Amino acid sequence: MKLKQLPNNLLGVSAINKASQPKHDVFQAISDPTRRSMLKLLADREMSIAEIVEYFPITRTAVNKHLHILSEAGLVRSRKAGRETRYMLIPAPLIQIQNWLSFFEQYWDERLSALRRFVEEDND
Amino acid sequence: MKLKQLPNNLLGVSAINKASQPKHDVFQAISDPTRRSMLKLLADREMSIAEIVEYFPITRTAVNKHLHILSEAGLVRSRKAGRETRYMLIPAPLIQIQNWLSFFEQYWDERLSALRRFVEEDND
DNA sequence: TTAATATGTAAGCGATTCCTTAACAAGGAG
DNA sequence: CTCCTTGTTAAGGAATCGCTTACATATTAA
Repeated sequence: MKLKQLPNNLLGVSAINKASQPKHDVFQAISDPTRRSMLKLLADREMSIAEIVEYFPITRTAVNKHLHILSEAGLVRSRKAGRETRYMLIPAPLIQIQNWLSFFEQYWDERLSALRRFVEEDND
Repeated sequence: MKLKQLPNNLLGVSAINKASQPKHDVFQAISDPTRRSMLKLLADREMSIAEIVEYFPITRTAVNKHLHILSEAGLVRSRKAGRETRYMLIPAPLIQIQNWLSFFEQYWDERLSALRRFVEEDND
């Protein structure tokens, strides 16, 4: 991954930096349907583990581990609030997926990409 | 522990009915970096297994299995040509990823889209 | 303080993943 | 024909995954 001398604190998110290699990356994190559902859940509002558990047929421990994996991927951040730990969505790392996908956009529809190239040439 | 009887599609958890589905979906297929590289390889042209093997430090058998997984996810199609089996990219299923990502776009703010302009490409 | 609530972690279990070697089938070149 | 290449499958090993129960810790309520 090449980065153009990006001001480090543009987002306050250092999870994008690959220098530190967490065991779980974003692609792995979203490969599990339960974790994908959790991300959608947390999109609305931050939630405690006890709240999240209500939405899934698994134990609190399992939910905890899923959140830990999401956290390693930088997709979630935790915050202690009394005896609760509340989790919130951090969508930033999803850009890695988006970016990877963008490579293939030109192959989705040959005619469409031909049109796009034509328009872009027109803009230049 | 009580479970809220949640409507099946509220969270997009319809992936729970696994009984009839192929074993590997698109999210799982692209969770492996080797498979992501293979897809990029095949974007240029169709290739035989023997050709693909040259690009990875794994055996023919391992490459074969990766391609089988990609095929189950619909991302690749095979074609017999003499004693070779040539594989070509089918990018269409990647739309499923794109669709899932689009849900989160509303949560990307200004600074995030600024970041996207700085990020160039993953070295997958 | 005592009890109830909320979370974290260790240990373990069965399934899956990624890879290997070995064996086998079949097309193409000599 | 024989030899070489190409692909597939079987069997298995090491590691990881997803989940559980059991236990430990920390905060709040009564």
